[in-house]
Amino acid sequence: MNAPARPGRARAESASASQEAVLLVALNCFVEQGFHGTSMRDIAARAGTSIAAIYYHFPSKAALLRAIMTRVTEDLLAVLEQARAGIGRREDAAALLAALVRAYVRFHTERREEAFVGNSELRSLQADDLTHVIALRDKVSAQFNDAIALGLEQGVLACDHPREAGLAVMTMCTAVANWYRPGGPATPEQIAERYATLALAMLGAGKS
Amino acid sequence: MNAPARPGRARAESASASQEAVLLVALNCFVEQGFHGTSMRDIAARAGTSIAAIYYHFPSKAALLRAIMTRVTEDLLAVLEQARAGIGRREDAAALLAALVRAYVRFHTERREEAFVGNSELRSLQADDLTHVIALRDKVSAQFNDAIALGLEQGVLACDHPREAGLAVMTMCTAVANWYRPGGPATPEQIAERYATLALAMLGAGKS
DNA sequence: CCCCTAACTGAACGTTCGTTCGGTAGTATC
DNA sequence: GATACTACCGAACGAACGTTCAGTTAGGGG
Repeated sequence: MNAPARPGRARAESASASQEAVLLVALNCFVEQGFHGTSMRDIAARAGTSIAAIYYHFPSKAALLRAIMTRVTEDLLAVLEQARAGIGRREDAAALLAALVRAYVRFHTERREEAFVGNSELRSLQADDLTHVIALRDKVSAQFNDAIALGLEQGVLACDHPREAGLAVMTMCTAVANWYRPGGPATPEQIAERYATLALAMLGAGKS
Repeated sequence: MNAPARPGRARAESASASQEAVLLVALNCFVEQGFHGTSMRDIAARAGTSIAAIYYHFPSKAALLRAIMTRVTEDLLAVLEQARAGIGRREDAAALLAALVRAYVRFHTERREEAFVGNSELRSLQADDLTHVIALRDKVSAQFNDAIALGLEQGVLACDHPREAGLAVMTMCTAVANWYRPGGPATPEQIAERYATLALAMLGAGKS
């Protein structure tokens, strides 16, 4: 019928080196020119293969974007859940929020290209892919908003208008992927630490 | 020779109603589908005119983007310079920074579609247009960074790593254009005020 | 040695793209 | 009432687009 091992579908369990290479080139193209500004010919040329070779591994151009976006969003959520799990029961919600910010910022520096595409190409996703990614992103937001709500309950955070504060924290951290460049004046760890401090200051940690 | 009054060129001094209508439709299309995801046929269809009618007013698709982006960036800079001019000599750099944040956030709510395109379609600009817009954006950044530097000098602001703090303030305010929707739970004025408070808290206003 | 399959290739398919062109209705000017 | 100019229109142009397809190569069983 169709391709024997359905190579385009088998993403979770087996991703061949060729598939990863194509995905990496596609990512670079999407970062530089955007999804709609990138042609399959661009990707094939930069990958040093033919257009048909890409179609052997992926069923469509949209599938390239889906693979990139679902992976980066799933990984981001996993990183945040790991950060939350790493917080002991002794520590308060301010420590939790700082850990979330640190993990989030580190992710956006270490995987800035994927994160950048993940944030800028939402509107290029097909409807069903978008639904999935949005659901994941909602869980990401919930991590931050829950931590803030908990901190207000505990009295370790203090801010009027937690909605705006949460948005401010998340968006300023997301934007790190827009300006960060490897080899810049600060390391990812330094930036993460500084952003955690900024976030805590903005949320009124250690005030009352 | 060419079109008599060079209508496509005359942007600053005279913009006809037709030109503005096309520009508005193009803006909506760019917001929803991106520059490369929008075709001239999309714009013509939504504007209720022909493709050729657009080409009568603008020399190319790129000119539509240029017109939108240069205008919004110039206006943003003007708004910030006005905000700075509105600060009396009695007031300190913290008040200046708060005024900048308020003006910047208000701009990004009231003109969120233009601001959104202005931030997301930089890479779709032609090289020479990009140079112009980047120069304007540098002046915008300088407004914030100068205010922060002045505040540190005066001792009314206190933060280690002003570079990251400045980036954090600007990016969180820029992102307002991504999530704000008219008719949301808070008015532009409220959001602007809250963001000014958040920025001052992040920059350690009134600490030492 | 033959066959099967994975992993491609080159050439095309039909469609859509940005752009151009010849023509025209309406209005103002002389 | 001829001329000029503005503001368009429908139809077409060549190029580029995403995608497909028949064919080919390399390598491992049987």
